[in-house]
Amino acid sequence: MSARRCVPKLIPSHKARATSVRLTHAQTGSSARTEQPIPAPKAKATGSHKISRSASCARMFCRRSPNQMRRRLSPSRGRVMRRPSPRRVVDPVFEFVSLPEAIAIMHAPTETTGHTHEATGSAIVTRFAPSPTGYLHIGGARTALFNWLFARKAGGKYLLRIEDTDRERSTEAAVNAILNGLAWLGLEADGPPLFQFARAARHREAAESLVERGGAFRCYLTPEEETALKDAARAEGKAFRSPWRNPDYGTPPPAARYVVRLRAPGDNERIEVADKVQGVVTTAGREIDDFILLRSDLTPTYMLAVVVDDQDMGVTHVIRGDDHLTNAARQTALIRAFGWRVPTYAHIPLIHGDDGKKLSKRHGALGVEEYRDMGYLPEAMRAYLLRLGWSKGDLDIVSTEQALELFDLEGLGRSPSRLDFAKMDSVNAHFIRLADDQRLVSLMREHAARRGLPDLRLDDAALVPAMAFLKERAKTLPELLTQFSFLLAERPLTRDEKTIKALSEEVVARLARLRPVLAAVETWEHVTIKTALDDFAAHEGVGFGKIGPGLRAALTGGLPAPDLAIALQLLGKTESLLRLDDVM
RNA sequence: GGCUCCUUCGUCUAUCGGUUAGGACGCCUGAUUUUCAAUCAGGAAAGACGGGUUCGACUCCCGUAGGAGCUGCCA
Repeated sequence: MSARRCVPKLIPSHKARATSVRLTHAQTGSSARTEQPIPAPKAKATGSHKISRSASCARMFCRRSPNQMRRRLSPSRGRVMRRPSPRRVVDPVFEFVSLPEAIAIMHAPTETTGHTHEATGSAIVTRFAPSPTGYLHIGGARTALFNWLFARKAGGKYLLRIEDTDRERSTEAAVNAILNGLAWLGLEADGPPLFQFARAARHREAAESLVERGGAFRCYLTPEEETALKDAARAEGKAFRSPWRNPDYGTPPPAARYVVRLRAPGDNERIEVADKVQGVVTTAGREIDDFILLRSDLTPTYMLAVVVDDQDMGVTHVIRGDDHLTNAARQTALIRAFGWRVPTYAHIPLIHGDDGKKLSKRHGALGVEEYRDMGYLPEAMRAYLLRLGWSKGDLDIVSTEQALELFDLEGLGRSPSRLDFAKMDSVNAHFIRLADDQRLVSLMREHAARRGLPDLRLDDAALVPAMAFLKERAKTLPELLTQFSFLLAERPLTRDEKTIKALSEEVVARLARLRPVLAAVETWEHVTIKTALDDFAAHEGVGFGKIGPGLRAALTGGLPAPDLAIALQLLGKTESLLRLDDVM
């Protein structure tokens, strides 16, 4: 038996074990399975490169078990990125703040400078932060779900923040669509939504204070100058830097408009994002630009607002789309400039359309409300979305209740997934079967109304009992409606050609003989009806094949319907006999 | 262009260096049969490619190809 196989038996959490080892020997590249210090292996020793080497080293360990990172950030292990490596660069935090400031930060309690909340044991706070520039699409819904599950499972808080700092594009209609969509999905936040733009004053104040501390600066570049410098930087393969980052650059033109920019980390520094999904992602300082914090009208940009709000809201874990992965490095730089602590990040891959391309109107980029209108149940949406990018062994359909027990960041996948309506249908079918009959009837009525169909002519007393039989046969609400159509149809039924053909003279004659038999059935219940039908067939000396099609034609006019005995029961004795009479 | 991320059946995924690569949806065949479904039983179906490390690689490393993201006074 291999040593590896022994581990789980000897030690409750082999991951934790591997992790603790990794802390000490990460940079050696040694096997994380043993506690023995192992000298740096030859393969690694030959490497002459620096950043990429350490990056791949980090990948080697962190990719496999993102879990391991947690320990690495634990307080007992000291400051975050501090590895006992000779190559270690100066912590980027210190370079662009004033000396006294740097000293202050250096001596501040560690929780303001480095490790994650997770490690401190403080309560978990997550947030979903959509921008109200459009409906809530399925990717956003999934992000919200993950944040909600993660917080609720941990007994923490899940908050909602509307990122409306783009005044041009934010609309109230979008805000409503998002709120309604989330409400429909059942993902309620622990507290009222925070509207980001309402906090603009606070953002501005934060930026100004950062300017005073040297972490940010006022930039007086004209648009033309800026464009020229950006082009030049791009040509050089470097991130944009404003000359105004240099305090000695010049005296600002009087009364000129300015913008406030982050004084980005130095070229040779590195920003590491310990992502729970993607592993440790290292970004060179040269890749981070002097991005804008305050626009020339002094309103905050997204970059500033997220960082300040996450801080003020006490957000500990940021679970969001992959498209923010590179932003995480920028935000980390900003957070460090502020001297705040960096949340734990988990960047989940985007959802693609069924053609593998970016989601568009054509495939899945519909508002969640449109999924409701297509007849999906919210619990089915949650279950389907959960499995799009998250897994736990062979578990397939996971109820929200189970998910609240099982969800973890470790189960998040790293590759983008595609929307599959066929699978969604089958998950929905599963939840329709589990759903309460009365609730389904109500949903069916709502659905019909939303589609502009006439009100269902039967009352709940007739529809609810039928639901138990008919819901087995439908994947979505419209399909449910189709299953009910034979019940809902009004006499006299309109018949398709096939049905008319089925009602030959001979068949009608037989149905005429069947009528009194059915009329004699006292307990109108499918078991007794079935008995009567079988007896009748025996009496006629024919197989049921001679009776079924005709009876069905008379009863349903060709509409899909369940087993005839059941169909008869659901129709009721009176209606059934009347429908028989109609064909005589 | 630069940087970053991703790559197991058609789709969602399991796999933590040794498996006949497992499950689910879909698909195909059969059973059932009174329509349409449902159900049951079988089946086909995957490690992008090329190197390397190793006794052994889907798994670790490097490269290539393909896909995606960022590079906005958008978020």
